[in-house]
Amino acid sequence: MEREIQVSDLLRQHDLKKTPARLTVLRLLSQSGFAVGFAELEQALGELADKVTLYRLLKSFEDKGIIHKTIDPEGFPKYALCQDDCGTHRHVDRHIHFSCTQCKKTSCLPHVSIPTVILPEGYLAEAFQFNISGICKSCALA
Amino acid sequence: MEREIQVSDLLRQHDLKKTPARLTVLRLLSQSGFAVGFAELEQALGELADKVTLYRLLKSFEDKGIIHKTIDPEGFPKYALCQDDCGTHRHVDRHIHFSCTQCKKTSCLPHVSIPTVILPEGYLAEAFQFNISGICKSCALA
DNA sequence: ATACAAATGCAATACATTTGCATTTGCAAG
DNA sequence: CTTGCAAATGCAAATGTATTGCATTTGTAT
Repeated sequence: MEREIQVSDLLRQHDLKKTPARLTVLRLLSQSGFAVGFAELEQALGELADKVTLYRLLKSFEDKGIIHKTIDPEGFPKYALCQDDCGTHRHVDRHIHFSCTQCKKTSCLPHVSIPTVILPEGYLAEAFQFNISGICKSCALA
Repeated sequence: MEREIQVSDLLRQHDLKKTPARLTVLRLLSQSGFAVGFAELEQALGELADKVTLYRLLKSFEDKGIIHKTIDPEGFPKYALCQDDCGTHRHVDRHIHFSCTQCKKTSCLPHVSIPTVILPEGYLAEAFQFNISGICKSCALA
């Protein structure tokens, strides 16, 4: 299966061991076109892994730059595979998230680049979180 | 003082009693002009009120439609006075916010305008939440 | 000045996330 | 195919944040 291979490679490329829990999470994330909530991931794991393990594996995926975390406008954390060159180095999201107020789905807008922001003197930027909410394409058509 | 009168009226109009804690919170929110974090409100209150009171007061303001709560992209709740056209809709900030990872304060970057973002076809934007986190001027100097 | 409901403070509770530590497991070297 | 060891996991406990119960205080209409 094509997807399975990709997911395994993803782990190997980042020196992470191939465990059932990790494979399940990555498969779900790669299949979903949207950012996935913690509860959904937990449910997908079922008895496969503890909640703490889920927290930890998500953390390590984040650190490695495999996934990124975003907070939707209602305060729920969502996780998504990093699209492009979210390098293993410093992990800064170079894209904007879009949260649909209707279907509550959060997606990444990979082709919308983050505009350059010039900070006032003395400020030191570490991370950017840009979020736009509104009506997504699917809901707009419905 | 003009602002003081407005704030008192706001309470009276909603059948809420005029207490020091409530006045302090409303004054801060009306002066701020943008969404304020919980920590900042707490600090502004000082010994004036308990943290629990702050939670409860914010909740009652929300219920009455005086303020609304939003979650910033880092997951922290922010509170802002409702505008006339605010209704039940999400608050639209026209600023970029800067969250200091050290002092936890969120400030507005008024001279940094929101860059134009071009959304893909079919997406309809309603609100923007742009946030940059890092070290603020005060903390950088300390 | 008084009375009563609203507002508050403190303690206890409820959840969500993180951390410590002992045990298990993936995987590579032999 | 075994073996060794660091990585990964599970469970318990600690942290952090938000909520609730209840006795006491306070605002305000009378």
